[in-house]
Amino acid sequence: MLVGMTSNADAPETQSARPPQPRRRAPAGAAVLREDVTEAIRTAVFEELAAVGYGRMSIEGIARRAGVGKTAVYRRWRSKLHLVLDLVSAVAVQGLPMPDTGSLEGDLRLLYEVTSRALRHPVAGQIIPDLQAEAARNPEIAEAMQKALREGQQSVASGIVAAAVARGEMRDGVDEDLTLDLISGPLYWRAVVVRGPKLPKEYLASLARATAAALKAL
Amino acid sequence: MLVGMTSNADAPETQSARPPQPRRRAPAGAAVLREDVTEAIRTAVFEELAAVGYGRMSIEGIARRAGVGKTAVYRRWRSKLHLVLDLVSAVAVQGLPMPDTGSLEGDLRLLYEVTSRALRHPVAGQIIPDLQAEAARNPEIAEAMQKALREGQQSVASGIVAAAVARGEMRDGVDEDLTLDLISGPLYWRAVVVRGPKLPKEYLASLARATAAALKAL
Amino acid sequence: MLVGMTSNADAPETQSARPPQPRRRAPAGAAVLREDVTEAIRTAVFEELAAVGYGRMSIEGIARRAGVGKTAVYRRWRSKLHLVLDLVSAVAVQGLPMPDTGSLEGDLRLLYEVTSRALRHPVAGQIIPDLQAEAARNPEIAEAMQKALREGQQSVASGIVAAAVARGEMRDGVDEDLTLDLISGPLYWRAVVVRGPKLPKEYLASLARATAAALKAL
Amino acid sequence: MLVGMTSNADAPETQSARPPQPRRRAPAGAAVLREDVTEAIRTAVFEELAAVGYGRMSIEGIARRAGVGKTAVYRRWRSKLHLVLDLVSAVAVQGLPMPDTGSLEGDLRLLYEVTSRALRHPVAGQIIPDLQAEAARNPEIAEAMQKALREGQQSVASGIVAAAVARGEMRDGVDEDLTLDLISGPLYWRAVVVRGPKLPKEYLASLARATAAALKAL
DNA sequence: ATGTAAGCGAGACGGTACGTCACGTCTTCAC
DNA sequence: GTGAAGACGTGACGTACCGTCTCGCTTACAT
Repeated sequence: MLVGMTSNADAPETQSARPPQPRRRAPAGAAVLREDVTEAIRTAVFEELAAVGYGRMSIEGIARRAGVGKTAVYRRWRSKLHLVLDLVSAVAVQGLPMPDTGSLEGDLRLLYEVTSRALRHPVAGQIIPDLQAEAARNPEIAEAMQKALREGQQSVASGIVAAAVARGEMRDGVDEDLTLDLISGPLYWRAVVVRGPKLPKEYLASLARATAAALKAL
Repeated sequence: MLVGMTSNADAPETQSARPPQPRRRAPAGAAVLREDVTEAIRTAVFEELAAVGYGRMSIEGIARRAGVGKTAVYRRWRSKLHLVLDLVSAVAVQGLPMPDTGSLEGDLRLLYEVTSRALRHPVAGQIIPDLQAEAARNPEIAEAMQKALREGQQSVASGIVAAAVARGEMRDGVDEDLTLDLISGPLYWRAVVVRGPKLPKEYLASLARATAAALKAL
Repeated sequence: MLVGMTSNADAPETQSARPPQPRRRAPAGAAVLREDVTEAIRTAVFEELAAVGYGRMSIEGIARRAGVGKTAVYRRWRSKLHLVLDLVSAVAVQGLPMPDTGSLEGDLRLLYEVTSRALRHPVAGQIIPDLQAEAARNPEIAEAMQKALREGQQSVASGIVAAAVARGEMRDGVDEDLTLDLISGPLYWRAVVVRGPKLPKEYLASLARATAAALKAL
Repeated sequence: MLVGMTSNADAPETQSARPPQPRRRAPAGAAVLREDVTEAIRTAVFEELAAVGYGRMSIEGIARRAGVGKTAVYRRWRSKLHLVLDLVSAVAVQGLPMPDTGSLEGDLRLLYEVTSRALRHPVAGQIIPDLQAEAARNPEIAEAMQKALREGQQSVASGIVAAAVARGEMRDGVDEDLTLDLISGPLYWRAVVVRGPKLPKEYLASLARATAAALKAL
């Protein structure tokens, strides 16, 4: 979620989109959702998100932009929320590389580079707060967000911590949630909440150094 | 914003509400926006927020609940967003006490106690992501949010840093934005983004210790 | 209904339109349906009726043509049917002149002249079967149609019969419904059901003569 | 049309359904419209007509009720209208017996007995105005209706008139259309337009007497 | 007996319209 | 001249059918 909304958002291997509706009961000559239509909708959604944002985005608008009937959208997703969530999850989950530089600070530095690049993408910056706001209200969304978080950002951070412990850079047995908060919180706060214009040159390096110090102090 | 949505949300001295629209200084036999109507609307807004959340909340619903015409609302605020923003700012700005415990870690610990109590309030948890999502789109909102942030959370954090520098606990001349991100980020991430069930007993203490270490390492 | 959809369909004294919804409870400064909007809708309805007929006519189309929101239409009439029925009744009821030529045959002749002119109007020819078809299903419509019939065509026919009885041209005490069927049936059948191209010159005269003979034979 | 919708609506010899679309003379390994499917649709149409009426009846509903694909319906008829028209014509055309009582009045009396029984059938009462309303818009429908009329009701009436002329009861050379209008109009008006509750005992007899008088007066 | 063309059910497709809701603006009347 | 009431045009909601169009069967002719 936080990370990963990077390069291949449009890659065809996004095969994970919309698995909740299996389709295909195959008893007889069954009609099947056309993949080109699905793809047109997906594209239109990202364009609409960029253009008007989640809140102003309407199913009608998506269908119009995709050159598709509203029914084609409703046939695939139960609501605007499920639609966006499904698409975004598909993108977010395509994990990010586990860094392995030999030091905690180096690993963090690498993680931050990748993450900050991802968060700088305007669509990410727009959508994330929207989904988060929805999550505050809809438990189904909340859970999907958690899942995306855990499988993306958090799993990498966990790996970094485990490596640091193995190396002896960190104590063993510390509260894992706390370590993840220390790692992910500051950059998110800066990029999404404070939204400063752009990060100074030395920012990520200093952040990695400080965070490493924090983790070692646990 | 982040802090301060504490006790006296309903205190009558919230006279700062809606200062941007000056309106009617009683030039002559002039009619003036009636304060009782304004108050009824304010109350209705908080009730609606609690009942249906920001997204489902409608101006029509507020007016209905307040026993007031839609006009009365629109005469005072330009939109749902300004309305909520105004009310929330009024509440958020009522500063929080500047801690002074004699040590960086102690000051942070105190700040976190207050902040985490504020963020635990369900209305805060609901509204903050909503406003943030809007801010990502509407620069006017964004600025108001920044202002509330600066005058609330950030100013306190600044004070803590300044005291630490004066005490010799931190180097002078470090990137101030970075220090603020390190201070505010982790708790926000935990409380608003990850939304874990509740913080373990030792969490805040450990967080303060780690953050102090991070700041000293800058 | 059958008659009267003649000249002044657009006369302003059509004040009887939409009396079933009284409006005006006047408790305070109440908003009121704007007459210019109502008039625009009425005009649009007649235009749509002429253009696409009752069946293909849609509320959306009416609103579009009238330059009005759909709500404005729904605020006034519960359905397409009530809308058309209301408008048509208003027009139909503006009675037709009671003929008085001194003879049964002469009176019938005059009635037929007026009626056939009215039925020749293309909108009448289109709408009447539509409304009748609806009436076969919706008792509310059926009743309104009956009323329009009674107050229009039938009342004139009754008058003609009464005069003939007074003159001694007809027996007294005959089944009144039967007389009305004999008078109104043939021309309606011809104009609406059979829809022959146009009536031969002598048709109405012969019809009047034959019908007079039928009535006298009762 | 007007008459004949009597007993054997479901007789299997209604082979006349859909003759306008000749379809497949077996050029090669040809498939042929399955008669059992056709029959299932026919049955479903009558059921739907009874259940919801012509206006609310939908092709989808018919196919659903018949347990058949929409395609199967469209393969046989071009539209709801053609479907109903075809079915109804098939029923209507099964002529009615030519009466021959030896007198004009007697013949009319017999015709009216049969006709009024047919019109009393609720499905007839529902469908006829619907088709007529369509005919007012669609010339193809109009022609089919004319044809059904001519081959049903009108041909019988013509026969009655011819016999009366032969007998010397009527003048020769009168406008034939007028005689048909006089014969068919009143009962139709009464049964379909006015829709009075039910006919009084003496009604048909009186009607036949009066109509005979009218015809003789031509 | 086999090959093949067409009928079959299913249902996806782009559309249009439905009747409802809330939007933010505007107008009317009462206090 | 504020304030309630609410009508106004707008536009989206989610649903129902429209008539067209593939899909994979299955069927029954013509070879």
